[in-house]
Amino acid sequence: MKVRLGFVAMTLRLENCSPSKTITLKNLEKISGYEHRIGRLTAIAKENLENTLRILRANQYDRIQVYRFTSKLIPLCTHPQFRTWNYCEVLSRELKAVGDFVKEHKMRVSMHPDHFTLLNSPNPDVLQASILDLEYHTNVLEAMGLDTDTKIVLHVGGKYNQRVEALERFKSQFLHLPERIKSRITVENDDRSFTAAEVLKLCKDIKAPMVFDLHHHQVLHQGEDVSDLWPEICATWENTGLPPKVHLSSPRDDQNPRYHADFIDADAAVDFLNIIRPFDKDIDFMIEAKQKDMALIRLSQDLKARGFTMNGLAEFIL
DNA sequence: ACCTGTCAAGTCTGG
DNA sequence: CCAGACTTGACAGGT
Repeated sequence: MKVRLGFVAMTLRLENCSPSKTITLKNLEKISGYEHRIGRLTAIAKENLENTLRILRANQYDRIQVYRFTSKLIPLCTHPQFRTWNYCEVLSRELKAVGDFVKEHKMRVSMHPDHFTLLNSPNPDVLQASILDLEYHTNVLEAMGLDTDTKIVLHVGGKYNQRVEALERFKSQFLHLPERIKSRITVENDDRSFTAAEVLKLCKDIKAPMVFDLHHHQVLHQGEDVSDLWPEICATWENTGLPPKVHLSSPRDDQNPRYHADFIDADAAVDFLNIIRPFDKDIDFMIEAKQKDMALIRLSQDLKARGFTMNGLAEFIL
């Protein structure tokens, strides 16, 4: 089985290469005239897309196949004030360049909306904003020319004091989404509301692939063994032709177990790999650490030092 | 060059 | 009912 390592959004291997540059509304308002404001936003988005392409090129050089785009590629585009901005058209060349590179090098990319995108909110305004945000993510991926293999990772959302109802509401609100959004969504277990076992059941019901977050599972669970969950998690990916995705991070310390550490605890990663090894399924290991791709490189070295067979910096064969 | 308060967006807890 | 925590990255203004 193959284990491919990937990382999220920002690189520390390149200088001045933020793909998430933004501008606050307050500062944008200092620019007079709608057209000038849109011009500024467009310039920032172009810079973000150029830097994203630089990151992908560096990844290609290092043979890192797995990467998550930042959600901040196009600043403020879902703000009510800029609802009519046709960013995909204005940025079509830049978006397509990114998508073409991804396809040319057979990379697997994804997106993960921020924590205020809550498909299960009982508040219609929050739901509406969440749908608009999902639409934005979908628009961008479509403009890149990436098909529904390029997934959008979501959490279930809040508990709202009624966890069962909150789960049900996710289901019904999910089912009402347009197909082009629905077909991209994968759901991840979180560390305060919904366990891996609950998300697994949800994913089976709505026929969406499940992203397994190992650290979240360690923080929030009801004693389920990973080895019991794993085959069923893999089954949710069966029709996609994609390797199941696992999120990997380590707690900063005992006081802040939910806070992401700078690097990945290789022993925890190895324990997990040993548990899933008998099932012999390829996975994508998405590293969520403060030190971003530097954490990937360190984990890679640590795995190599523990005797795992390496095929390039970011691929291991078990 | 470095430090600090602020930022569009939500939820949850504790007072 | 409201303030603060949670948590994340980056801007922008100040030194």
